[in-house]
Amino acid sequence: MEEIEFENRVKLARVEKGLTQEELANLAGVTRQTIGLIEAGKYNPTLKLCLSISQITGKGLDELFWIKKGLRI
Amino acid sequence: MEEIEFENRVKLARVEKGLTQEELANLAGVTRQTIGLIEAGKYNPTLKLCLSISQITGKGLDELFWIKKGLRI
DNA sequence: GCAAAATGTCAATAATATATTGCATTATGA
DNA sequence: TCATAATGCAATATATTATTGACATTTTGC
Repeated sequence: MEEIEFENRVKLARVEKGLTQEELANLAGVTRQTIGLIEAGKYNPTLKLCLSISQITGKGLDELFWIKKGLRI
Repeated sequence: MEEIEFENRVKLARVEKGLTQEELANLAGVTRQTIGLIEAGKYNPTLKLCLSISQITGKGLDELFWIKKGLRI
């Protein structure tokens, strides 16, 4: 029931492949805006899209996306 | 641009934890039907839900979900 | 410094994930 | 076998992802 937040390394993986947001978007079959919003952590993509990004960048899902650990002091 | 299909091992992971669909659903904060449909491969969950299931079952995203390899002969 | 490319962002709309309810079917255990 | 739990499934409603187009801002290379 906990409200989950997550972080991602999509931008790093994309840049390592020498791709622009638009190129990655085209390869993944989505729009540039969708990739931009995911990189900015502003929303919650579908699994299919995550798997596409994983395949294109050559990174595993767990390398790309993870639950944000609550930084309690 | 390729249309991606995927498979999952959610049911196995759930049963290994001794959970019913309803229990997993409650823990993940979704309905029983949503879990049932995911297990049946009938739809495409959001990343947040995948991460919840991953956390609850103690399995990595890559263990739970993968791209269906086209069985070309 | 300038031009072009890349990215951010907004608003409107479309597509689809998820909720809800209710009932049918299939396991499971006494 | 019987009662109950667990799962499947359908219809409809809602929430959120994703699209599209347009324009602003930032980066990058010359």
